[in-house]
Parts: sequence; structure tokens; C-alpha cells
Amino acid sequence: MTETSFWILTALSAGARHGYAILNEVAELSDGAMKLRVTTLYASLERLERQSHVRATGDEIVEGRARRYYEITDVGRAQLEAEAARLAQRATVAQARIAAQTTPARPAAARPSSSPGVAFSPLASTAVPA
Amino acid sequence: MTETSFWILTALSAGARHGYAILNEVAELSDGAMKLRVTTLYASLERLERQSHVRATGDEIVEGRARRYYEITDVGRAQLEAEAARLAQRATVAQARIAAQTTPARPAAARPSSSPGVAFSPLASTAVPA
DNA sequence: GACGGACATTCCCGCTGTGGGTATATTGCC
DNA sequence: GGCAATATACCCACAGCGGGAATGTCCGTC
Repeated sequence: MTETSFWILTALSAGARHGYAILNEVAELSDGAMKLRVTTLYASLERLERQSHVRATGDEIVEGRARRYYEITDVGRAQLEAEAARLAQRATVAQARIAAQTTPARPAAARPSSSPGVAFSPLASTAVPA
Repeated sequence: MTETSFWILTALSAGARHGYAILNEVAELSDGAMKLRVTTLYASLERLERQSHVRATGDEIVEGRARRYYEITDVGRAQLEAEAARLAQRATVAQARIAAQTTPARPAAARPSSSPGVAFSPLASTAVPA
């Protein structure tokens, strides 16, 4: 999932929104870090609609302006949930590595990176050199 | 930062690696979820080198095969750290929204949402502790 | 009354990142 | 000899993103 799609689904997970409202909500949710462009937004909404992650719930005319409302589908919600879990895991893995790096003394390069038998335990010993 | 760059930097944050070793380590770190293609890998390494996030530390010949080792720079490490923090925040924001949506009673560590049922609360400020 | 700004959607077009396929070269196994 | 694994590199196509701008209404300011 792209970051754009992630933010759109997150915005919609609290209720139906029209395009422009999504734009503003994403900026707010991300604390200004993510500013969607209108072109990106509407292109992404089209893609999400094709993938049945969002659904258009009809057009409205409010004060002369046409508004198209979108809502998240069950599929979209499941995808968002899975993506959030992946993001959390990614962050954990990276932060564990960074922490393991800054704490102990570090040898020079060219260690062989032969994997320790068990697959990936981020919080414990991440292949710390002897 | 792209996901590819993120994983490469994460792999390199534990020490210098050559391209092919990065490939394997990323698959391991992500528990098989992320499988870099060789084309993507080397193209990304070039980009990261141009941005001074990684640095080539010289070529070696091991058993007849040329190996080019890469190591993460201080700039790259800082970028990785920042990216990990962003990922964690994104995951938190999304999971709080999902929790507020699915559990009407009480979300775990999220902020107290005023009205559970028909939630259209605009979220005045991002309540994510850094 | 003209002008700019906010709202709201849509089209055109170029750039970047990704990935499939493939070429090259060496070592080890069957 | 053929095949897999290791290791890097090139060519080309596709998808997502974003700049620019068009369309149209409403509101506040000059």
C-alpha cells in the first residue's frame, strides 16, 4: 500500500468524507507532515475504488459546489488494519537495530552476515557481534 | 523515503554489506514480507549513494566474485531514525482510529474520544506522544 | 464592480521508483 | 556438461505522484 492510500483510508475510517475534506484531514492527522496534492488524491481515490477499498456514496450539491462522498469498505478497513500492523513492525525492527547499534562497541566492516538460525527477533539480540 | 530505501538502510545499520547480502538480510528482517528485486536494489543503492545516505567502501574479490561493500553514513542513519519515528506515528494514528471505530467502550492507550457511535469528530490536534 | 481566495473536481503531461527480463562471470554440485 | 547460487549491471515498460491549469460557485476586500 502506498502512503497516499494509507492516509486516505485512515481519514475515511472515521466516517464518509468528500475529496477536499480528506485533503484537510490528512494534513491534520499527520500533523502537517503529509500534504496530499489534489491530483494525487483523486487519482488515488479512483484506484482505491477500483480495488473496492473505498466506495462513492453519491454526489451532493452544497452551496453550488458538487461534492462526491467516499466511504471505506470492509475490505479497505481490513487492508488498513494490516498496513498499520506492518508499519508498526517496520518501525520496531528499525528502532531495535538503531538501539543495538548505538549502545555496544562496534567492530569494523566485512563481517559475514550468515543468518542465525531463528528468523528475526527484533527486540532481543539482533546478531550482535561477539 | 521509499520502503526499499528504508529496508536497505535498516540492513546496513548493523554493519557493511554487499548488494546480494542486503537482499537476503531484508527478506530475513521483514520475515519474508519484503523481497527486493536485484534491479530495484542496485538502482536504490545508486540513489542512496547520490544522496550520501550510503557509501561504497571498496570492491573485494571473494572466490572469484566481485563484491562491492556499502555502509550507512551518519546522514543515512539520521534519516533512518527519523523515518522509523514517522512509521511508528503513522501506525499509532491509524490504530487509534481503528480502535475508536470498532470498540465503542474504551480504546486501550488512545485518547479519550468524546462520542463513539456516529463519530464525525474532526480531531483538532494530533494526540500522538513522540 | 473587479479581484483574489477558498472550495471542489477534472484533465494533461513529465518525472521517479520499481520490476521483469536478460547478460556477464565464477564456483560448486550432480 | 548442465544447473543452481552468487554478484553486478543494462534496457525498457508500468504505476504512482505532482506541477500546472481549467471549470465553476461563493465570499470578503479593494
